[in-house]
Order: sequence, then structure tokens, then C-alpha cells
Amino acid sequence: MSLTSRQQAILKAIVEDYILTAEPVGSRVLAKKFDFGLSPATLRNEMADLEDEGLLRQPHTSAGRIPSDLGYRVFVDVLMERGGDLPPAEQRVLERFTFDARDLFDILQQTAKVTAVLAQCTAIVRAPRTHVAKIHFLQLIPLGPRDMMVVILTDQGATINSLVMLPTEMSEGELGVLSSFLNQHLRGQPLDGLTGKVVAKMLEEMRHYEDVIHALMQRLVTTNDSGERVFVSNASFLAQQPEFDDSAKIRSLLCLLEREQTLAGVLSVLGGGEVPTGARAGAHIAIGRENPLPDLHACSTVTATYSIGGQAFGEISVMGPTRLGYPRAVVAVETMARHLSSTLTRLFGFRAT
Amino acid sequence: MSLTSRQQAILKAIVEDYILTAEPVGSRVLAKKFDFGLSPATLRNEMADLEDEGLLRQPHTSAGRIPSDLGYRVFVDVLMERGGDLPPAEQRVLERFTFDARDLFDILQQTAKVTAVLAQCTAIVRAPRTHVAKIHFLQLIPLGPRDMMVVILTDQGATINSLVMLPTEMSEGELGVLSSFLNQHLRGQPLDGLTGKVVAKMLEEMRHYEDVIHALMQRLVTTNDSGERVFVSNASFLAQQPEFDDSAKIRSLLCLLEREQTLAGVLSVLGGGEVPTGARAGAHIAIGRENPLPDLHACSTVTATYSIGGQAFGEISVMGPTRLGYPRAVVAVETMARHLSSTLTRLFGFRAT
DNA sequence: GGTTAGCACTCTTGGTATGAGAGTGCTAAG
DNA sequence: CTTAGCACTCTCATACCAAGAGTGCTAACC
Repeated sequence: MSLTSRQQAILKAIVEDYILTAEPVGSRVLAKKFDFGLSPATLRNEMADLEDEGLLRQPHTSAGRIPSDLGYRVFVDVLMERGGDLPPAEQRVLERFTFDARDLFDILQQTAKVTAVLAQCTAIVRAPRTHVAKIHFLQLIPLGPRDMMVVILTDQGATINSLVMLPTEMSEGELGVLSSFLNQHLRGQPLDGLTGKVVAKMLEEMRHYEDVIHALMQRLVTTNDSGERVFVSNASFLAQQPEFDDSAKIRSLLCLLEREQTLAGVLSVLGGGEVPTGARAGAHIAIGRENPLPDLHACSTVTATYSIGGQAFGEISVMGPTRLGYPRAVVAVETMARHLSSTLTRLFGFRAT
Repeated sequence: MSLTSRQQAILKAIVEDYILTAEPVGSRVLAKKFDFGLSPATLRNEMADLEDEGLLRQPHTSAGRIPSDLGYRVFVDVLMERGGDLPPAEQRVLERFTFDARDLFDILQQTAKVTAVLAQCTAIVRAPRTHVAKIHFLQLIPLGPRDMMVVILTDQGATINSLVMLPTEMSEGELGVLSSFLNQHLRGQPLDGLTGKVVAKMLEEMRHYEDVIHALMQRLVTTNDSGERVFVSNASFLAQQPEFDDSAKIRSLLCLLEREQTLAGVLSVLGGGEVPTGARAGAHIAIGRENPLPDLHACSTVTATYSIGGQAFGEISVMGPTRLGYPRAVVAVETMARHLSSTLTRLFGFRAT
């Protein structure tokens, strides 16, 4: 399948027009809108050839052509210029956006929002499970006579606030002592390794608080299981697309967006866990049936991995119909991934120390 | 408008059947399904009377009747038995559900989820703005040489984790000292009153850290503006309803659910800020055009206020088409409001001390 | 050989007619 | 007061038709 440069130009024009209008593009409008210096008849011949190659298809005999999944693939791989910068208006949006956020999850939520605005479609950001994280700081806060809150900051920047019921009443003073004791012993410990040795060693020194320590550990272990978190923004964009005007389709996509676990799985597959190399993190594009889930076979996703201190952390992804504004989406996702990586590295890159 | 008991029974049957089937109910099926001992013709007469009263309406001449907004109103006010308990299956769901949550917002998110399951429709929970809250505990956590995180637990149980950039480098030791100093001085202070006297007094004692204190206060003030938070669960339920099979309607509802500020406003209007009196918090039902927003004119909402220590705090609400399972929704919302109130009061009722 | 005009063909779309079915309102009888 | 019967109305599904859009193919043209 080698395309002449004219065929490439025609394919590019068709894809771009269809992305814009969502209408099948026929030979006449193609000749009119784009100045190929060719008549509709000639374009028809070329379009028939492109269809033979599997790059275009017709919704029905007497309609214009629309790109096939393969056609979009060629478009994004060959025809589309990648690596451009954001258009000025979006650039300004991004500049005005500083992470005046509260913690990691807030930052990710805001990232999803801004990405959705920049890419003008639905955006999803995934944070990894916290159970691989290490404890950076731990604090016990007294609530009532039998309740406390334990605040943990992980080396990934996530804050875990967990309510714990005390097996026995404890005074504020006691909690304070226990708090700094725990903080000393648990700093640097991975959250999923809070059993065995570490606990045994603590119990040796603090036999008196055995019950509390056990209750606490118990709680932290169960908290861990809460799984990955995903942040979705602008889900209603999908409902606005003409290709999803069928309410059954909208429904299936909405349901998917609500199943956090599934969504997290999709993103981590799409990101592929690749550590972005070089200064520019490359976005991964999945078109139509290239997506892992059947529900997404009418969608395209553009996904980039973000990192902390050079280590892959999670993914930023945007989603829309296969008729997606790929250039804009790629720039948005890549820009936000870089932006997020550098912010997180600055704030939470302390693991290196 | 005084209804005979027979008319009441007929209205009740029509509402319940329509809620179940979503089909206009005609005189024949009514006579068949419900054993009134009356012929379809008699029912037709009664139904015509009910229509004259404005309680029923016909989608078109040759269709059965469906309840009007007013019909639903009479149903929920007069005909429906309120205050029943959850059906056994749901009871078990609730029992199995303990708030193994991390903090206030987690609890609210989970409450939304469970409410959605119990009521079998879309659920929304609102948390009040944090700026009226008082500081219960404050802790500074060092991140890097120029960054720290301040963790605040408010008397409402909300944790605020805010990243702050330090104007000058500070050692961990310095931060620790400053942390306990701030904690002493700010405990009990309302978050929106962090100016004037309190700050002046602190600066007097800690002139050395003037810059840091100013930066911190600055940040806390801007953090406050983040507005109310709402937690939505099971939004896709709306897309499943036959009355919203038009994609334009789905779209407008989805957009509404994404506008947190608007949604928060709606809930606080619906809740009416009433402090629930007595042991049983009464749910407020808004049917169709009784709802404040035009987007909600085809919807019904059932809203209950939850409280901490007897003081109204936020709302739990469920939303669906006017053809809503009101009995189930009312029980679900009221039960969850009670459940949530008692949990929050136990955990965060320390303001009384 | 590539390009183009012309033309027959196909398929969707919108509008109209039509018959079946459902449900009603009304009248008159029980 | 209740009910059977019946004419009437309206939706829904189907079929049909004409208009419009776009194609593929053929033959002529440069």
C-alpha cells in the first residue's frame, strides 16, 4: 500500500473535513472546498482507489466517503504533523492555570479538567494504586475519646486520611507520643509491607499500645485495597457527538466511565507503562477497534504517560468518537503530561533524597 | 378537590403501575391488573373525572392515562405510605456497608454510591463550603527545600491538604516548630477569619517567620474559594430512562450534573436548610416543575438534610424522571441521612467539646 | 495515459397514504 | 350507579413515491 502524494493529500483533506463536519464528504464538495485543480470525476477515481485500499468507506452507496479506522491510522501516522504547539488561545488557558490544588488527587482532577478544555473532548486521568507507595509522613489526629484520624502522606504525594476506631480510650497526649513514634518507625516503609518485621519491631518497643497498633495496621491494609483512582472530566462531550445520538450508545459509554476499575485498566493498557523517553512524551493513539474494550470500538483514545522523577506514574487520556480532533488531542495530552510530570516531580520528587 | 376513596384507589393504582411499566395505563389493563370489581367503562368515567381534576393526563387522545405532576403530588402527599423500612434485601446492603472511608469527602462519596443503589436511581450528596469551618488540627509537612504541605482537619471533618511554596528555605526542624506554634494559635479559628487580630498576634510572637505565615494565610484564603463539593453516583441511570431516550435531554442533564456549583445550589434550595426535627428526618420531594431549574422540569428529586450534632450540614438527594419510585426513594434518602448524620456526629461531633 | 463530461443507477430522506390496534367518550340499557 | 356497545380519534408501522445526493462507468478530450 503505497500512496501517491496526491492520494495522500486527498485522504488528508477528507479526514480533516470529516473531523470538522461529521458529514460524509463527496467528490463535489471535496473539489469545491479544497483546491486540487481536479474535477470531481478524477477525485471519484482516486477515492475509489483509496476505498479499495481500505482507507475510506461509504456509509451507503450514494453517500460520500468517510475514513475507515485504517484511514485514520494512516492520517495520524503519516499525514498529520505532530509536535506542534498549542494554539495561542489554548496556550493562554494553560498559562493561566497553575496548580493551586490541595493535594495529588486535586491536581489530577484539575489536570483532567484542563485537558478536557484543551483537547475539547472527554478527559481521563489515572492515578496508580497507593499500595506500592511508601510512607513519607504520618500523623495521628484525635477526634473523640474512641476515634482518631490518621493522616499519611505518601512519597507519591497522595494523602490518605483514614478514620480509625480506638480499641481503648486514649488521651491527646498519648496519641501525640504514639504519633511521633509511628512516624519515626514507618517513614520510608511501603504501605503494603506493614506486616511482619516492621510491626514486630514496633511492638517490641511499644508493647503497651499493641491493640492500637494492630487496629491501625489492620485499617491501613484494608484502605489499600481501594484500588486505582481515575478522574473524568467533560463526560457530557460524548453525549454531544452525532455518532452517539443513539441513547443506547451513550448509556454504554456512560456506564463505562462510571466503572472506575475498568477504566483504570483500560488506561494502563493504553499507556503501556512505557517510560516516556526524551523531553517529549509521545502520545499513544488507539483508533476504533484498536481499543481494548468492545464498548470503545467506536471511539478513539489518545493517551500519554506522566511520571515522577523519570518513573512512569499514571496516564492522561482523552476520548471521543473515531472522528476525533487528533492533532489538537495529541498536543493537549502531551503538553499536559509534560506539565504534570514536572509539577509532580518538583513537589513530590523527594523520594530521591 | 376532594377525592372519593375509590378515586384515590384508582389514582394510586395508576401511579404505581405507571412507575413500574412506564406505559400509559388504559382502562382495560387497569381493570385486569387490579381487582376493583369494576368494569373498564366505569373506570373510564372515574379516570375522566381525575383528568378533569388535573391529576391525570393523556399523552394523546387514544392513549391511556399517565399521572400529571399534580397527580404525583397527591400520590406522595396522601396515598403513599411513608416511613416504612427498607426491604430486607436493601437492609442487608446497608448493614454490610460500614464507612470504611478515609475522610469526610470519602464518606460522602460512598454515601452517594449506597444511596444510588438503595434508591435505584441517580444520587447526589452535597458538602457545605469549607470556609465556615473552624480549624481543628493543623500540621505542616516538609516536601522539598521550598515546598511544604499543610494538612488541616476542620471541625466539620473535612481534611484540607494544601501545597504551599515557601518564600525561603526551611529545615524540617524549623517547620516542626512552626507547625506546633501554628496549631496552638489557630485551633478553633474559623477558616474565613484568618486575618486581622489572630494573624497580628501570631506575627508578634513569630516575627521571624513573617513571610511564611503570610504565604500560608494567603494560600488558605484562596483555597477556601473552591466552593461547595457535590458527589454524584449512578448518573448513567438517567440515560436508561425511556423518558430521556432523546439524546438532547440526556445531554442537558449530564451537563447539569457536571456543573458542581449549580448542582450544589439546587440541592441547598431543595434541602431548604431545615434542621430535621425529631428522630426521623423528613425527605422533601420536588416533582417536575416544582424543581428550581428548567433542566429539571421533567425530573423529580427527593432530598433530605443530614446534620452533625443537630446542626444542618448538607443534603442527600436522588434524582430521576417524574415517574420515580417515590416510596423506595424516600426510604433510601431518609435512611441514609439518618445513618450519615449519626456517623458524622460520632466522628466529628467534637465541636461541642 | 491521465482527465473530464455525461448519464444511468443506487440509496437515503422526507412526505403522504393506509390499515391495524388501542383507548376513549358517549349513549342507552340493565 | 354500572355496564355493554359503538363510533371516533389518534398513534404506529408499513408501503410507496419523488427528490436529491453521490457514485461508477463509458466515451470523448488534451
